[in-house]
Amino acid sequence: MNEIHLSNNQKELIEKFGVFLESKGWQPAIARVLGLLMISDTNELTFDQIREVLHLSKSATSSALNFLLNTNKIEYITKTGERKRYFRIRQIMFEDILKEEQDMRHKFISVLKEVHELKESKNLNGLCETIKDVIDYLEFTNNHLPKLYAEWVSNRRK
Amino acid sequence: MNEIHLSNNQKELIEKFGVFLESKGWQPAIARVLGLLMISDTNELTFDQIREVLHLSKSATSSALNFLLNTNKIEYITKTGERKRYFRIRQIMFEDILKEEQDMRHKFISVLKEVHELKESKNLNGLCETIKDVIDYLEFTNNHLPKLYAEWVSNRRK
DNA sequence: CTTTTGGTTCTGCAAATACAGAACTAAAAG
DNA sequence: CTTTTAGTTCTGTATTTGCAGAACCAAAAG
Repeated sequence: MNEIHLSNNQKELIEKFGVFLESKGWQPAIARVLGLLMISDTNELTFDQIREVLHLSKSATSSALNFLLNTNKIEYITKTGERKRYFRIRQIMFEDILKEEQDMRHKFISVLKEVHELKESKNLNGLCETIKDVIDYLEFTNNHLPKLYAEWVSNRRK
Repeated sequence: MNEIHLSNNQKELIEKFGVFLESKGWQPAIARVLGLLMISDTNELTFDQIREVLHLSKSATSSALNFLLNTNKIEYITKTGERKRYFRIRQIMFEDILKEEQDMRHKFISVLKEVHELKESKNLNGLCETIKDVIDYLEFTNNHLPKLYAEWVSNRRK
């Protein structure tokens, strides 16, 4: 069956990463699978390898992998003559996570704008001004982040 | 009893804001209370006013308010000769929310650093390089955000 | 001293979550 | 045709969450 082995360091790190993702609303098992694929020495792991090291049921493994596939966090490769799939992290996953943060800020901005509009139409000051500032600041940073990214790209590879 | 009244617009907006906060991991009732304090025409609301418009139980209202007080999202004022408290949004709340995002990124960075360290020590390339880049980028933006904030402050009040 | 006000705290429960286990399936191997 | 492989799907359930309800309490009013 070709089981893989994890050091204690690796196990702890997978849990730590898992807890972090849980705090962001992820399901425990899904978080562990993603963590495993990130931390394991072997980049590509099979269904059963994942199931065994993480002590998950087949159903949990299956739905975790499908969730991660559907949300573009992982992908799989196959090998000629083998039916099983080898799952691995999609490199772009990290960019996706940052993009999700950006989306979150956009949603925040859009609710705040609605609140501001409603309050402004009633000439309610105080909070209204604060909200306006927050919107302003969020939009300002959101507009500057792409530039910052470009700057980083051009500076990194010396 | 002095009940307050909300327009349909306001009710919907409170729910919308509530759903947004739920997606960030907040409990429904707590999210509604914060939304109410932000959206209501009256800035300061009493325990019973909040309880009544939101159709919450006393216990839910109590624990929501205490949570929001403990996490510095709201504060209360009192009026001479009255025992009851008037709750309101803390203006700084918004800055806090942004700060919490920053903290989240820091936590992300610190786990990624551990992962990177472990992988680097084993000369595992591929993912390792990607992780290094993500760490780099996150730190880069985190370092530039304060400058961006300063820039925004100096530009806003013409 | 009794009642009212403005809450707090404790207990219980309905609903949602997150997973295990077993039955199932489709393709390939024997 | 039977068995094995590589999963998927369905059902059940332990655990957690999020709140209601009732009992409780301290300060003020009557």
